Amino acid sequence: MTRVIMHVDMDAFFASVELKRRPDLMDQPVVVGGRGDPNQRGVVSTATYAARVFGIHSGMPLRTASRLCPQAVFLPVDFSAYRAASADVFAELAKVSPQLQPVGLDEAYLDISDHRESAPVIGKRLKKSITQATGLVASVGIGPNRLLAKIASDLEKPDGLTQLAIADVPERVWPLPVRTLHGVGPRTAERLSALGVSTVGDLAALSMATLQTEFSQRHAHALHEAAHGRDERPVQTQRVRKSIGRERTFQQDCRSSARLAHDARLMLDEVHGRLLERDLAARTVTVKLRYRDFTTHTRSHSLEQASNQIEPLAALVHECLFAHRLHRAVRLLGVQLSSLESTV
DNA sequence: TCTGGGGTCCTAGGACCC
DNA sequence: TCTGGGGTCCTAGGACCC
Repeated sequence: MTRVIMHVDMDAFFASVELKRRPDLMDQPVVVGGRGDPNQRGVVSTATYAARVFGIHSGMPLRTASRLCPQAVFLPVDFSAYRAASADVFAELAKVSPQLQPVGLDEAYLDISDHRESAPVIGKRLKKSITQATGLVASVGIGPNRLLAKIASDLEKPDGLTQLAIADVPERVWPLPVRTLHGVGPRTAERLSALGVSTVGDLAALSMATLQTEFSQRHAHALHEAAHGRDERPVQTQRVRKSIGRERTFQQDCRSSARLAHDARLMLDEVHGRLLERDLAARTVTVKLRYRDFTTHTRSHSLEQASNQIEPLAALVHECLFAHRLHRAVRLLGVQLSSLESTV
């Protein structure tokens, strides 16, 4: 009945892949993000531990990172290299268990409840095999559910191997900031702060009644459960893709509707290519515009039936785009296809 | 002169049907 | 002259994750 879940998280994944082909940069602060130019718009995807010492972290604007550490080496994101390395990592994971849920390129959950060996033994061997196969280092967390396995993998990063049981929650989880919990982002953290909550323990001490004054029933329940280390979500082996999209931030905010229409068509061509590759058709088109003040606007329209023909989709993109009020400079343009159906 | 690009899930309100 | 109540689908927008 009790599950054994393992969370495997590659340490500084993108940056570590880069260091393999640039060993001369070992021990230097290296930042991977955007086009690798801190003078252009872009954010940090991954920084090496040598760069994190300066306060650089994922999601930070490249400009800010460069200000914190002017001597850092900036490299562009190279997804094809990371995808190749990721495939090698997942080959090792698949040898441990088919009960495998990938999360992006560099993380996965494994359900090893049925394994006879102890979880730490399996974890230790897996870490070794990943390093032998790829030259990269992983941290492993073990717990009775995904929530605690994930928290565990983070506790002793890098190169960690950590196990958490429900009984460890008061001592090892409650002191952590509430942001540690999967699902608590900046907005929720802010609202919790207004209730006097800064740690997971503070959250655990709140009654459901108090939580429900601030959050929906469902959200309040999820927060309450998480604070007590409880989580029933299964390891999901197969997930169905719900949408395909492409979006891009302009280097300089765009004021030309002709340019928007042109770029939207190019994006659709690309997204349409991926739609065909996957034998899918789409019924809903969304055009996304972001302005300087960060408001996002989307408009979507539905086709009667899912289509994989580009012209009907292009007509909708055009219609959506000009349903927006295009009087302000646009920072980001995106085209997304959803309500997907298989065509085979 | 902050804040990428790929996604997922949830909620609220209106439309529509029985 | 009033207008129930439940279910489902659609759209817009928010929050979150890696």
